[in-house]
Amino acid sequence: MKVTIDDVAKMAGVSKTTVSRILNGNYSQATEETKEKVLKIIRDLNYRPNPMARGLKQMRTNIIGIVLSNLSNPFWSRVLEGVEDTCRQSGYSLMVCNSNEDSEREAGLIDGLQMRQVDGIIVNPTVNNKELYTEIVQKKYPFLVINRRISDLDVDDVVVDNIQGARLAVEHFIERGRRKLVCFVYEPEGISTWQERIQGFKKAMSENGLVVTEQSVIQVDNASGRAKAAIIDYFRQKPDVDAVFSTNNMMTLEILEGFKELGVEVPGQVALIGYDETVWAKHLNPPLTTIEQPAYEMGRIAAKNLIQRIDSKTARKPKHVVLKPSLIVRQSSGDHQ
Amino acid sequence: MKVTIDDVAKMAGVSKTTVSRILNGNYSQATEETKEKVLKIIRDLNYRPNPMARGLKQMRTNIIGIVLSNLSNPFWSRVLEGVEDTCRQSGYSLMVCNSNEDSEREAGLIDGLQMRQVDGIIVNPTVNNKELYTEIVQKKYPFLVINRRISDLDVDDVVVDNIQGARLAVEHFIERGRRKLVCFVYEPEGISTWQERIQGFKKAMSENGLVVTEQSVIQVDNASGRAKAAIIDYFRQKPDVDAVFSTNNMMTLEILEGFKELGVEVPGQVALIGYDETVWAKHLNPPLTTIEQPAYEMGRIAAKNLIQRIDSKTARKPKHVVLKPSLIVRQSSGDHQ
DNA sequence: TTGAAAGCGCTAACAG
DNA sequence: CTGTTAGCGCTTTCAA
Repeated sequence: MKVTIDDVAKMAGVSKTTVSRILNGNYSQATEETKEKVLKIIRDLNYRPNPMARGLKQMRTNIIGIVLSNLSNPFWSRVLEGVEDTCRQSGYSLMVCNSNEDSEREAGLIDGLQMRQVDGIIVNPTVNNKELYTEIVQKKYPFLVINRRISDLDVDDVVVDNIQGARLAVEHFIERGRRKLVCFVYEPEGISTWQERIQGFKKAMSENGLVVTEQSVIQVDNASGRAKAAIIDYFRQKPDVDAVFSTNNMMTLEILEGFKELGVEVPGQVALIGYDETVWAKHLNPPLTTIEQPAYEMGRIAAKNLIQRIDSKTARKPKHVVLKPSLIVRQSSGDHQ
Repeated sequence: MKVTIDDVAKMAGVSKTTVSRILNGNYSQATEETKEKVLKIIRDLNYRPNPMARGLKQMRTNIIGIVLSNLSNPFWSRVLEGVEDTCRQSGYSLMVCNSNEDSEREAGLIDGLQMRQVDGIIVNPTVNNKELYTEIVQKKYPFLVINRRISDLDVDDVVVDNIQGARLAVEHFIERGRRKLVCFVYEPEGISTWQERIQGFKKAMSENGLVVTEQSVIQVDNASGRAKAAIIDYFRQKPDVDAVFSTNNMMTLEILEGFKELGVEVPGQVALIGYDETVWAKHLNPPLTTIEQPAYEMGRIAAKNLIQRIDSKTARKPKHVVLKPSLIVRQSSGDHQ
């Protein structure tokens, strides 16, 4: 049934060594004649080398594994597209796992991927498995972290400049004459993404002469409905706020829902900027000003750099890539003064 | 460095056969004593069987491959979540590919997956590779088709009842007093999903005493911006239409954009129902009435049934699953009469 | 320029 | 109840 290298060898009247060599492009040391002959038989028989046998021998699988924390956020879909494209073009297959932001599950998944001997692993880390990440890096397993940094760990990573993202929002608000800003964010819990957005927000506020208080940054549980409740709560207490910076696209939808329930007008009463550009942002009511992250690019570069590390046999220093976000201005952030 | 079954055997003073048996749960024929001993050593050495060696021997990989046609549509992200959950829980890894609706690429991907010896393949088919699908089914390779049917091919599939989906929309429009309906759809090109939505739309129209004309169903190119242009065009010619059924979630966003440009009021002037529920639907202006498809469920069942087929050594008839869509009523479809 | 042979790590007859 | 042996399909020294 299945055609093996032996079948080809027999049929061509050569040894499997020769077939193997030709298969792997070792043309240099082969007669044009035998080469053509073998190649033809391979075609005729539609012979495909068995990757497991090959892998067993070479100790490599040509598979890259990725552990994402949230498959349903369109930001990650886009990243995944970038990773998939690059892997496919480079001859790698992609194994996808979903940690769902659960660090135990993440550990299991990373473990499983290693056991499977995938050639490299990309992960959007929950950051609660530092020992594991460290161990992997130490044993020189090709490993790349995406979107979030691991503090005190020198590892390949690709992130977006979240401080800059927050600054873009703050400065835009100020340009539009807003002064009472508030930032909504999920519990940072050691996650660099959230921390940096908070940090950037505060820094940009200070630099522009606005005072930062306890009430400038509101942290909410990352669970459905919590952001909506929080914004309603906040508004009842501080009805004079005039600009909200939402640091996550799902959160933004909830905030909008809250505003509707409150009867608050956007941007008349309060301006709104959301993190992450999405297909729907421009169709919201009002069209949403957003901070766009180069998600596809992030995926592409992550895959590219990981593959480079896999290919480079010699040890090399981890590569750190920081991508720049940009501002997409629409109506939700108000008009020019 | 890497610890193999030989190391364990040596260390435990038994043969690798014994280790292998214990590893695979063949406890029945083993002394409690040796079993404990071997198990302990396995733990101590942190021994992990090499899946490639195992796969080479057993001719199976414990990998399932999936070929999607559009990673960035949230509908598919949700399906993927269902597939991933089920695979993980059943001990399979998931290999994800993106055909991007390109049938040549699809053929290459399916081919690659087979070559990789994945244990089964799920695909949202472009439907332009019938010979390939047929060949795969004939050679009894575990294969399951999702979302779209392949005509004249008896293969495992999981789809949603698109006729019913369209009917839900039409009947809802009629209840709300609308009579001049139009359906927007991408070029069907043999894709059952689109065909059935058109068919269901026409059928429900007729059954409710509405006449179906050439202008009742508008087909547009599946390229960015085409739907927006089409709706604007249509409206200028037939300004008396009072209900639009959009058969795709991206298309819906464009239609809304078109309406805005036209200054058409929804639902005042025209009612709108969109296919596929999304996170953003309820936040649109106005909140969108949608046809919801059980995407996660679809992924779950697809994976489950594929695994059943993989496990069942005996030939069995293909299983056809048809899931039911449901209507989520919001403001875009108008008020009760 | 080509081939023989050893083996990657594991499982499964078949013996004992 | 356990071990010996023979591969799974491929790559890779080492020899010719």
